[in-house]
Amino acid sequence: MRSCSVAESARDFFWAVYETGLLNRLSAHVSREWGRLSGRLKITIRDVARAAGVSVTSVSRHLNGQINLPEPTASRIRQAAERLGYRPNAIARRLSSGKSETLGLIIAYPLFAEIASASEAEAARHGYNLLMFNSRNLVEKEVSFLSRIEDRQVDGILLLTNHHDDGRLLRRINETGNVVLLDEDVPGAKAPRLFADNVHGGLLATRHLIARGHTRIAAIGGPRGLLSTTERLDGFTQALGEVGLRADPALLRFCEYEEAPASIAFLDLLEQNEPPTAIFTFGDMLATGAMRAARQAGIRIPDDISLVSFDDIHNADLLAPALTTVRQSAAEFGTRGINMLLDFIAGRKSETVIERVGVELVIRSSVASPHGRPSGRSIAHTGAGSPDGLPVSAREEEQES
Amino acid sequence: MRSCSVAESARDFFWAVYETGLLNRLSAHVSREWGRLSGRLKITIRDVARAAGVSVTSVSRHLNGQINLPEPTASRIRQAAERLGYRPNAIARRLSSGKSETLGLIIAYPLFAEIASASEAEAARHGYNLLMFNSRNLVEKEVSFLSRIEDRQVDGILLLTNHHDDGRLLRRINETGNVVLLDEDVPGAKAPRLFADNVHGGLLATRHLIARGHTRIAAIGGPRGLLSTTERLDGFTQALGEVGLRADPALLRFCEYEEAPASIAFLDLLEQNEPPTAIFTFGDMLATGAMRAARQAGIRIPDDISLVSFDDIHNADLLAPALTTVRQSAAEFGTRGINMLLDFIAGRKSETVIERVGVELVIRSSVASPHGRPSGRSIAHTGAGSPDGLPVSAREEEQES
DNA sequence: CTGAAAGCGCTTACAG
DNA sequence: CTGAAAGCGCTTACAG
Repeated sequence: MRSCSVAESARDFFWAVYETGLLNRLSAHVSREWGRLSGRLKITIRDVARAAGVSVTSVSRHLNGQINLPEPTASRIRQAAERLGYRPNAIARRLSSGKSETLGLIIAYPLFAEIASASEAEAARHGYNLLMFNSRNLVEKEVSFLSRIEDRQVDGILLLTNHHDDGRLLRRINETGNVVLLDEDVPGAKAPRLFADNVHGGLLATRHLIARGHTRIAAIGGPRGLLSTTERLDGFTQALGEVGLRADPALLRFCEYEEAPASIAFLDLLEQNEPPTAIFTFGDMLATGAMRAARQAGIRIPDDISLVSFDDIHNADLLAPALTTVRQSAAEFGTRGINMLLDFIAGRKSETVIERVGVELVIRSSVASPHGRPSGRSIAHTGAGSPDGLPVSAREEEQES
Repeated sequence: MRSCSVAESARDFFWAVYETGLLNRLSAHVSREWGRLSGRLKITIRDVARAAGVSVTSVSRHLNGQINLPEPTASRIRQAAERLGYRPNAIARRLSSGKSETLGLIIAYPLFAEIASASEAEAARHGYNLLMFNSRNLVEKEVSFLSRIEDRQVDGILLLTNHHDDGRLLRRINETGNVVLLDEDVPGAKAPRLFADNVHGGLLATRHLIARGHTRIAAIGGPRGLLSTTERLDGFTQALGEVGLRADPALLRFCEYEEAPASIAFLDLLEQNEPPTAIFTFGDMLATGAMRAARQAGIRIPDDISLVSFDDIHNADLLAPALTTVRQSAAEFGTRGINMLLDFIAGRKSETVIERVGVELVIRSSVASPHGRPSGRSIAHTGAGSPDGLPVSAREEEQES
């Protein structure tokens, strides 16, 4: 037995008073005070049942809306719960029901925080909590977080990883189940996936560069072998192929999706014998890395070199120069991801589905013609009309004057 | 009784096999397979106790490190747990111990996501989870989130609100306890607080403007009455007073910490008969709002009007122009906030402490002299030498060339 | 040192 | 319709 004799006698006293019926005659205000006092005693479902003169079973079922009680009983329960200030204990409910009503989100970088906010909002809409895990892109962390599914801390997890899997992740995912993959793949995993339309994005970005007159185009991708890298590179190569160009291996760089290595890659690219006139970075983190390097080295964008990117991070339109980039909505990843996860958990979604979030080119000011002339609207992307008939979706924002 | 007869018989079968001792002779690999299989049966502490030939009490205590068992017993337990793939059920543990090992964070805007990441990381360092709540700055949401403390879903909450309290928040906080206030105050609340050094920040920003030769200086603050607004305004007024200037009420604007109203306030300010030559925005959101408005209206910063802000958001250095702003570290808010909360919960921190996160001026390119000349380093902030002897901490970053 | 047993506060088959 | 009671999987006084 617990050592809660003080609380116990307080509780007894409370009930002694309560059962005199005196309380019922007190004003609402005083009753509420009582409720608050008793709140300290942790009002449980038993207390409510006692006050309403019914069984805990009835209280539980009524409060969970699993039953339609005759009005007098129902309102007695409701009033008792209200008067006592009853709040069901979520932990106890979880233990007995086996459900946590909580979802988890594993994000690789703090920068994906925008996805976190959107996920939280959507989870809340469905009555779920959102537990956040920051894996810093470390397998050990990811694996350990995933096991929260097993101890029922969370009902399912949205996994956003950013590295190649050595098999550990795959195994863990298939053991725990109830995960949805976001943004990057873990090949073989039994999990629904939500990816960006990477190939199309690569296509749009590269066609835009070509339309502006570039032919010597470099690319800075994420880690080799990652889905995002592979697919965006596909789009890149494909767009080049459309006009009879080929990707020059000397102009291809791959690195983590981080600023520092992108800075290095950028500078390295410009030191080539025949430097590129434009670069396609596969992520805005890569682009800002390049921009910082450019600023320090006195290289002007787009005058000296054009830059097109992928993501459309917050404030990308206010950067110097305003960044031309392929937009993928972080919020959409969060919102749709949560829904896919909920559907998957409920058995409404198969473990083989792959969905895509759409992308669009947002044209701003980081791309000029190879001759250093700022790009005019005259050379607009009608020139990028796609030979294969694919529509070129592009949005133009206000350009810097 | 639950309807788990299949699981039950599977479990019985498992134990029947187990007790033949056959399992012990199987290879580690096969054992692990068994563990995984049995994982489906939910290995509990009882199973471990049974396998190790001890009581659940011993297993619990040993696994929780509350006791030093003689080595043979200890290792039998450890091995059994390992072999069976035992994972303690966090929910059950919470119900019996009354602790959730989870902290909550209520954030007013998705943009505070940087704080969320830092909080998560620090909570994890202490073995805690982080449940994220997105209040969208709504009292109802905040109040409802706070009650998670009462149902023991979380042990404590970091509260970041951004509006004036009508009393509801105060009442709730004092009822639930275990909250730490971040960034903004809820007057009267019994909670430790972590605020930015707002007065000093306002001082630094304004002195910088004055040192560059500005005398007609406007301010766009957050909502009136909010701690951040009041204190930054204090610093503003104080700095003006240092050189015998006074804040012109016609040049003061207050609005939500959002972009849209800041755009309006900015334009409005410039339509004055005697427009200001410089503006101090009390948050970078306000600054970017002003920058967007400026861009659309063809107003150049800093040539037409100078801008100094507060926050130092991500990529502020890459904006056009690079934003001169008072830095407060979002990460520090998260990290220190979590530690304060943990200390408060443990009774190691009083409900009356107010701590401050330091600020520093980061000088970039959004401030010029009132004549439209870009600010040269020659007019550096030595000119802002403070009459009252306060040091002017300022950091200069690379300026745009 | 060790363990049987009560208890945490719910949910939910099962039996009136 | 209604309720007594078992059970979720732990922790922890209490008694050997």
